[in-house]
Amino acid sequence: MTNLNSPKSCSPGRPRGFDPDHVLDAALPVFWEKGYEATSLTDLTDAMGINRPSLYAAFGNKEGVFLRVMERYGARYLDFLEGALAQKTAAEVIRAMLRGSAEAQTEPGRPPGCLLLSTHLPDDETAQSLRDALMEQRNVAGTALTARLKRAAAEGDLPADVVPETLAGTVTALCRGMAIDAASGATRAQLLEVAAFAANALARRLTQPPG
Amino acid sequence: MTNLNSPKSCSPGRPRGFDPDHVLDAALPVFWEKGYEATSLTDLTDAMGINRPSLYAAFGNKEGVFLRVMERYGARYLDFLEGALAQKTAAEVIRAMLRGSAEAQTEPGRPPGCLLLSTHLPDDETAQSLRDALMEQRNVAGTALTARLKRAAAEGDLPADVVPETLAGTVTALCRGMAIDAASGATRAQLLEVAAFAANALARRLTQPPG
DNA sequence: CGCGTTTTATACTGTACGGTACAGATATGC
DNA sequence: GCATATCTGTACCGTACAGTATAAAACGCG
Repeated sequence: MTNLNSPKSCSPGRPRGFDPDHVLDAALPVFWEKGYEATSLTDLTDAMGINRPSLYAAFGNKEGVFLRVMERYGARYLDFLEGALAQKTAAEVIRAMLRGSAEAQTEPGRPPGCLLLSTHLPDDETAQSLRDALMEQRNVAGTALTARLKRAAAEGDLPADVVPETLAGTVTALCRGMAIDAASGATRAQLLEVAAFAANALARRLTQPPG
Repeated sequence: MTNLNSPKSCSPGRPRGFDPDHVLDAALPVFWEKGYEATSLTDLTDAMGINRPSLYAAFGNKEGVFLRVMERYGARYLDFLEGALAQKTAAEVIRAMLRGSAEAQTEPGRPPGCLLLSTHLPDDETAQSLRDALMEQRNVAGTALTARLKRAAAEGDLPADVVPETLAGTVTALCRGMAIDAASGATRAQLLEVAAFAANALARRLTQPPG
């Protein structure tokens, strides 16, 4: 531990033969397609091109790999969220979110659907922390959208009889439903039609007086 | 095979010590909670109160049990569909379907969510027939709703610029999204609020001229 | 009763799993 | 160049799984 002040020379010994981020990118589609439980360590090591002990040394265990993969997934494939929340009106936020969700779930060259939803965890007690982390990731979009809609309500951009939580829950439910449909084989065109129709209906609801 | 004409006396030998339908009802919540893959034969036999060879003799294998369980699930827990499709107007059909879905997915004393969605199948080739059966069951509601909405369009109950398939896709996406939320811990009250709001927004869309 | 037939119950087989021990390989620091 | 520390590869361990052989038990029928 004497060479910690040396920035370039890392720890002595044989250097790691792979880039952790790179092999995590290789593990991502495996989890995405098969889910957490159904993905075996052999599936992972085959896809990542590393050996089992290397995986354990670098990430601890399968759960550690998945947690890191989830981080990368959120950062890379749910980035449309940021742009959607930056729209000027609530109706435009919702339209961008539904459209972006439909596109993200049917991106060519990527597994259809959503990693966070295709993952079915064991009800084992040992997976509780994993379950918590997964739920937290799943709720990111909903809480962010709720906060954005509350801001819209404060700005007078939302009818008084529309509860931000309920509207956000409706939009996220649509996104999750579309994700399931995508994983079941729905085409991008079908999902975009649904997203546009739902955005249209919700936009009308937001621009009309309560009745 | 000589006693087939005798209606009362079934096959000779020791009679079966359990009622197949009854043990299937015991297996249903296990699959519902854990999903198909995560449910082991030991889980099933424990819940059903029968031995492993009895299970194989009666249902063939785990896949056979699940297929029978799916039938019972559709008949017993998705029965709100029939009533919803019988409503007089398209808006009422949609409202009843969303409401019934929210209620069915949060029925007290039953696992939350939807058996057909909490089931994540292995991508093995051997499960292809199971996958087909599952997709067919999943699509039952969507195809029935599409047909009902086409009838509504023919009756002038739907605006001309609303495509029945798209509207049905929106409703089923909402139902599936709510099912995921229910399985993740959403309360019945939350889901009913979302269902009512979405039904309200869609109803307005159906009663207004195209714009 | 006793025979044939079917269902039970226990124990087993082969396979795949998550995780690890151990030895060989490859780098740094003196 | 030599000791040391880390990583890689293979082979392995205990466990749990789906599915099955085998024998005992329970019934109808003669």
